[in-house]
Amino acid sequence: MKKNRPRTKEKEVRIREIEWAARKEFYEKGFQRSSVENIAKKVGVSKGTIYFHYKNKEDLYMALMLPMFRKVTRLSEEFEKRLDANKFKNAFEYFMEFSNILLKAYEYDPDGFAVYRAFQLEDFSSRISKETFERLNEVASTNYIIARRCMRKAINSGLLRQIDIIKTTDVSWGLFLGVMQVELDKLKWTKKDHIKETIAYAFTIISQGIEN
Amino acid sequence: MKKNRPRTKEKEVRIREIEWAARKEFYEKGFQRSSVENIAKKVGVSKGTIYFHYKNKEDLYMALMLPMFRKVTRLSEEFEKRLDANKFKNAFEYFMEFSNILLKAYEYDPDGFAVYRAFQLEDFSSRISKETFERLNEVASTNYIIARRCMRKAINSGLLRQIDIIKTTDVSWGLFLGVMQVELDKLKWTKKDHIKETIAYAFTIISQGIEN
Amino acid sequence: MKKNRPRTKEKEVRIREIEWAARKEFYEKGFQRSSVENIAKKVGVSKGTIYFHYKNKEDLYMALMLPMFRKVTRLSEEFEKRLDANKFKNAFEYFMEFSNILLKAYEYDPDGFAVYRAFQLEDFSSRISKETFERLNEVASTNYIIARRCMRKAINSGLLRQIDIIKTTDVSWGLFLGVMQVELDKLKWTKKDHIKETIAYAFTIISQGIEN
Amino acid sequence: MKKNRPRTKEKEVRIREIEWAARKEFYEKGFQRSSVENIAKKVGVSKGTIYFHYKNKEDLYMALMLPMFRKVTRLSEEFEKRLDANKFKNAFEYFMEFSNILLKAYEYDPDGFAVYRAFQLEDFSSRISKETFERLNEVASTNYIIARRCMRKAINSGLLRQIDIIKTTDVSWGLFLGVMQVELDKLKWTKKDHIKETIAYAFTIISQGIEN
DNA sequence: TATGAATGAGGCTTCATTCAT
DNA sequence: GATGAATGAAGCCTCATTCAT
Repeated sequence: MKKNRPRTKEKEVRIREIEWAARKEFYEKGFQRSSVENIAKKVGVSKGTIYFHYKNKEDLYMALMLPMFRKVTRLSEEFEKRLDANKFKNAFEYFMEFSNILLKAYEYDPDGFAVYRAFQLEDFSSRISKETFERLNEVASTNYIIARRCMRKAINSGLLRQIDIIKTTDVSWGLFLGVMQVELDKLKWTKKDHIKETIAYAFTIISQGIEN
Repeated sequence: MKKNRPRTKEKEVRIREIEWAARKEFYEKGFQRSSVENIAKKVGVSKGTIYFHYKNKEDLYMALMLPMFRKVTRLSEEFEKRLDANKFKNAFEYFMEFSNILLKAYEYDPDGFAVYRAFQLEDFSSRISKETFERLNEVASTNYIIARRCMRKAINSGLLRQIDIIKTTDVSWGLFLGVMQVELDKLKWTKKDHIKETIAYAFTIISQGIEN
Repeated sequence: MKKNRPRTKEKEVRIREIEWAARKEFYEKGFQRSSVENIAKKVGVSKGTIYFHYKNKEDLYMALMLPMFRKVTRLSEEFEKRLDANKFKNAFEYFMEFSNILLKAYEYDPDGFAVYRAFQLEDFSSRISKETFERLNEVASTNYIIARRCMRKAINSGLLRQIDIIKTTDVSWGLFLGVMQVELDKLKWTKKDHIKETIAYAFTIISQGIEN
Repeated sequence: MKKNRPRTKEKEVRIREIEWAARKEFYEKGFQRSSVENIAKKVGVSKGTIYFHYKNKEDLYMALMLPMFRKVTRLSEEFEKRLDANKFKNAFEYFMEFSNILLKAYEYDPDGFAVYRAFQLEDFSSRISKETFERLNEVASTNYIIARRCMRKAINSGLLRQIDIIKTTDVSWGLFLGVMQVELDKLKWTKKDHIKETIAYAFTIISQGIEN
């Protein structure tokens, strides 16, 4: 009855292929509009194969973002160590390094980052299950917590002046995401990548504003 | 079965009703997950009626964003007039007023704004027609152009120091969108609205950074 | 884009058509193995049409059985009235009339009856939702209650001897269902319909056993 | 990842394990909703192993019912011997012993019995192959034939009065299955098992009816 | 013997859109 | 102008079965 034979590959290889394709798809279209069918086609496997490796569409989606988040966590921890070791001479260095965390995470996995941005726009009434939503938010908030803790230390050590930690963290994070958003939008039209320099520029201004 | 409400309302009233309902729906769920069916139900008309007034779903979607964009255009023009009349004493005033444009547009039509953010995610190659997309982008870019022109004037008049106009406009816009995003995200979880104050804080820092 | 125009019919007509086809399908295959696709094909409409008229597969399934159950309820009520009016002379008449309730319900809607038998074999872990399951069981138990009440009255009036009401009701109901099952099975192979006579025979024996 | 249990068990042990698991699964969910995957998981082997030992899902399914059917055959043969040896004094004893055959078969393998009831629902034109179906029916009809033969002997020997053999066999079988069904249904809701006593009660009535 | 990755057909359901009335 | 029945293309997901290893 069945004629088409399975074309087996090593699990890890297959998974890499799938995630590569999924990244493209989710990045281009966001969660809702992406289809498992399309992803499967991109990889050149059947839909069933996707469901063999991932519980469902959400599961795959999550798998794409987590590594990037964990990268941010790792980089943040390094950042904190250098901060503790008084490696930063002034606000400028502090913010440049801080923006570097995000920039490196972006370079480490640009599509994962994009997928995350898409995720942010999904809302509660989304078909994304609450658990999935909260699982990711939990990881995200870990990074948030580290960022705030670092800023507190920087203030205590006199590196930064007395600023509102919560607001400033929000602004830093928002600045990064927003500028990224704007530059990625432009990238689509102009094909010119100004991401790194614009981010650097943005944080230069911020640091000057805060040193002031 | 038959609802005993007048079947023939003034066209405008009907249209207002539809757009009101559509706004709610699109805001809650985003474009993809919103259904014409639901919108029709909210208004209390049949789907056919929606299709009588709008060519299709995206046509309706577009109609929701344009007023907000036009509001930005109007506010930007006023801003430019005041700039021309030397109403701003320093960078701080300049940026606070600039952020006010977006903030007012947001207050004028928070849902329209939200709808716009959701729109950003949509894929160009998707079912949203190129024309539709470009129509919107045209209005958006008008606003962009005014923003840059103003900044040029502000530099020429010595209000701002010599800065990279393109980058700074991008950063301003990105800062606004990004902080907005972050605060709306937090709003979902904490139910506390810090949008205005965080935006104000963000632009204060920016202006200090640029005055510096 | 869309070329195939809807072929509208009166709602009731369409519903009758759908239920006719669904009855055949569910009767032949039971709930699990029946497909909405097949039902739609049998009617000659698209799957969407089915979902326009019914919330989902279960909803349609339920709609098929309820009329038959209600028929049983109506017939049982008539039966009770005749019992109250002392129309039955002996156990034999009592049981023949009782079996007639079910037989008439079967003749009124043979497929509905068959569908019910199939339903009985579905179990808790079925994809049938608990609500659906309980909604039907509620209707079913109404009939059960009437049956027991009648038997109590018949004993009190001396029509039947002192028997265990619960057990005897169970046995009557079981006898009917079981014999029906056996005869329907045979019908499939032999194409000969002995249902009525075998049921009559069965209840004759029962009544003799109870008169004894 | 690798479970450290022996991979090469005696074939019989392996088969016993598989059938044990399959029985549980089929009993809980019926044929359609049971999955080979689940059965394999329950045993702790891979799906491939199942397919090594059984041609396909229905083959496995069949294998579960045969022992129970054979048990009925054995019990029926014993019954016939006792009948030949004039061990039964009256209709009552005859029917009680007859019902005992089925009851014992049920006790011998309640799940196998349940599986059989589920089997009855399956459609012949379905994926269950004709051979498979007929193989089972052959065994089943053997039992049917013995039952009829016994009844003929009982009539000839004066144990039972002149009754319609075919109908009475159908009724006996139907009574058993139907009451079983009803009691299993009630068991689901009340958790009280009245199967044996209700069956006994049912056949008592029948025997009284026939003695009469 | 055993594994498990892979297939592909099929199932339920949603929904933008059309069109006869 | 308005209705609502109908369409059909997608979309997510399941699962019996196969086969290279």
